Amino acid sequence: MLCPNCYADSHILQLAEIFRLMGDPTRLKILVACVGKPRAVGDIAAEVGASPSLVSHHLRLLRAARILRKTRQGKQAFYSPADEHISHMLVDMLDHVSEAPDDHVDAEVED
Amino acid sequence: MLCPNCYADSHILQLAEIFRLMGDPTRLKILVACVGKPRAVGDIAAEVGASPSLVSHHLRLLRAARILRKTRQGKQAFYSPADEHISHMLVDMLDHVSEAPDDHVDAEVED
DNA sequence: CCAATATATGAACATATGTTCATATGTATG
DNA sequence: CATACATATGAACATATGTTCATATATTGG
Repeated sequence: MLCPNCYADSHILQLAEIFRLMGDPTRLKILVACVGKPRAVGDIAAEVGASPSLVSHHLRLLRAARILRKTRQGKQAFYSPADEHISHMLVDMLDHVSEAPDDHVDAEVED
Repeated sequence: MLCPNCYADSHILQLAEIFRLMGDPTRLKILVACVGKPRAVGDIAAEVGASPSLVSHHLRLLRAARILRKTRQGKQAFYSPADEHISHMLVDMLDHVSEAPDDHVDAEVED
């Protein structure tokens, strides 16, 4: 912790933007698909079950936020994590929800 | 990592929901305000500069997702992290964006 | 250059989401 | 009980957002 209870507003906004991008199921699937080895757009589309067009739209957003980076090889564009810290966090959180007792599917909360 | 490249769809959805909730600036500020010690609704509202009504709406969502938990003391309702793992991650990510070179405010990305 | 493949982009649209305002509920104290 | 304070809830609304479809832009090979 750098400065307890005193985070700059701009940092909160930056972080919220990152979370917002990861907060869409399709986009999160795309992200997860890119963790590990660089993936081509078409392959990602097939893996997550979305159109290449949609995947490309989302990849653009993830790239603009510097969450993914792009490298071209021939006709294909490969995407991979631009930030190891974020991808580590992602895997960590994924393990977290995987281990957690998956009650509370959407439940109400009593007092 | 539990099962490399093989995360259940439901887990991705769960995680996306968590990220979605943290992806709103107001809600993220509320969350951050609750990390550390339990906070009353009115105090949170004052700290993040939002109406008590709005804060209450957001708290309800964060509580439904089991990100925050509620305890009453007299007239006031205190909210605190329900999940240490999430709050640790939050602080960690906050440090991450605080340390990072804050170029790319919103920039376009060249090829 | 032309065709074929892979990706990207823009407009349009339906839906979701954050916020506000008015009002209700709860809780202590006189 | 009545008043005051703290929080919660519901409806309404403006705006943002994910998706689709059509089309454009690479890039390679003939």
